[in-house]
Amino acid sequence: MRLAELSRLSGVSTATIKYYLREGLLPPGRQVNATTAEYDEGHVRRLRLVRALIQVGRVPVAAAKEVLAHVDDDSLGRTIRLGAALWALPQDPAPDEEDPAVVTARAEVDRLLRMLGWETARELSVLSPVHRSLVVAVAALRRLGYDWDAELMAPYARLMHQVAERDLDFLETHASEAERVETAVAAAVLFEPVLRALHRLAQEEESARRYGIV
Amino acid sequence: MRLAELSRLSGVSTATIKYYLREGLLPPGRQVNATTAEYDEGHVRRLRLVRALIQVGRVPVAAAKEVLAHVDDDSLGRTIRLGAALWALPQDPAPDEEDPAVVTARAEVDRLLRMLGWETARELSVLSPVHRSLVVAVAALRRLGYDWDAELMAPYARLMHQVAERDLDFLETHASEAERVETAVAAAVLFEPVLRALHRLAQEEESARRYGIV
DNA sequence: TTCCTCGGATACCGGCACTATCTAAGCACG
DNA sequence: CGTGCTTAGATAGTGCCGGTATCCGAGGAA
Repeated sequence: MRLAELSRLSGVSTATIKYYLREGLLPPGRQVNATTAEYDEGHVRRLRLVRALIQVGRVPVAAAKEVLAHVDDDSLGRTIRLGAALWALPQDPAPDEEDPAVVTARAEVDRLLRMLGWETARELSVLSPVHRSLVVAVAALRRLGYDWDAELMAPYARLMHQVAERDLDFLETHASEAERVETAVAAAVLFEPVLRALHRLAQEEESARRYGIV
Repeated sequence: MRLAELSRLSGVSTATIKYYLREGLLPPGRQVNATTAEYDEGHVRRLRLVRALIQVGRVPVAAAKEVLAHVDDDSLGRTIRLGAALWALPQDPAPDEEDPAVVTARAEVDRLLRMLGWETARELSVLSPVHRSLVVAVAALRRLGYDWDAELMAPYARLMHQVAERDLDFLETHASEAERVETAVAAAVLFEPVLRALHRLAQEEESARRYGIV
C-alpha cells in the first residue's frame, strides 16, 4: 500500500506520517521508484502503536523513538531489549540533591525497598530513572508537609506488586514470544492510563460511599 | 515579606512568581503602596502546591488555575468543592464515538462498573472526565489488538479500590477539616506519580524474579 | 500530451511555560 | 535634595514540541 492508503487505514494524516518517518518512529517503506514507496501491515501496526504511545501514553516523540529503537534491536536478547526500552521511557529532570526533602525522600525509598525485599530495585537504584521519579514524587509530598515515609508506602507498593504480577501474567498468556517485547512496552505505557482512571474512579466511588454523593 | 523573599523561600524565580500572579495561580499580595506588595506564609504554601501540581503532577498551568479556584471557593461545601476541583483536572480530547473500538470500550467499561457495583461511577459516566479517559485508554488497547474487557479489568479495579481506601484513610488521619480539600487535591495529583513509579519498580522486580536479572 | 498524484525536503505554525526587558515609583543615604 | 538601588507591574520575546503547509520534480493513467 502507499502513503495515502496507510493514512486511510490508520486515521493519521499523511503529513503526520511523513513527520514520523522523518523522526524515525516509523521505518521507511520499500522504495518502488523515485516517487513511490510500498508500506505493509507491519507499518499499520507500528503506526497504531506510535499513536497510542504518543497520544494515550503521553510519551514524547523523541522518547518514543528511543523506545521503539530498542524494541527493534535484534542484536540484544529479549529481556535486555525490554529493559532498555522501558529504561528510555521517563525522563524527569534530575532532583536537586542538596534539597533536604530529596535527601530524606531517597532514604525513605531505600528503606522501603529493603522492607519489601526488592533487591533488584535496590541494586539498580543509583541508575534507574523510575527510582529517580519515585524520589522526586516523594520529595514533593514531603515538601508540602506530608510525612510520606516507607511505612506509609509499603502497603501501596504491595498492591502495585499485585498489579505487576497481573501485568506479567497477561503478557505471558496474551503475547507470543516474538511480540513479547512490543506487548510489554504497550502494557507498560498503556496500562498506566487505565490504572490512573480506575484509581480516580475508585476514589470517587469510595468518597461517595463514605461522605455521600458528590 | 516581599517578592524577592518569597522567591528565596520557595526556590522559584521572581519572574516565574510574577507569571503565576498574572495567571491567577497565586493570589496577589497585600498592596502596601504603588511599588510594594506584602506576601505571607500562605503564599509560600500555595506556591509550593502550585509547583508540585505543575512540575510533579504535570498539571497544565491553566488546569491548575481551575483546580485552585475551586479549592478556594468558600461558597461551596467541602464535598462539592473537592469534586469540582478534581473534575477540572484531566482534559483528554473527546474520543471519536464513531470508532468501533471506542464503542466497545464504552460498553466494556459500563459492564465493569456494573460488575463491581460502582453505581456512583455509572451514574456519572456520561459526564465524568475520568470515565472518558478510561474509555479512551481501553479503546487504544483494543485498537492494538488486545481483548481488554471487563473481566480483565475487574481485578485491577478491585486493587485500585484498595488503593483508594488507603488514600481516603490517609486523608482522614492526616488533614484537618480546614485543609481537607487542599490535601485531597494534593493526594489525587501527587499520589499518582508515586503509584506510577511503584508500579514500574514492581514490574522490574517481578520481571527479574521470573526471568532473571534484567 | 496533459493532468493528477506521489514522495521527499523545507519552512512554517500555534500552544505552552517561562524569561527578559522596560518603566516608573519608592526608600535609603550622604 | 539628589543619586542610586530595589520593587511591582506591563509587555514582548524565547525555546521547545508536535505537528502542518507548501513546494518541487518524478511517475503513471487517459
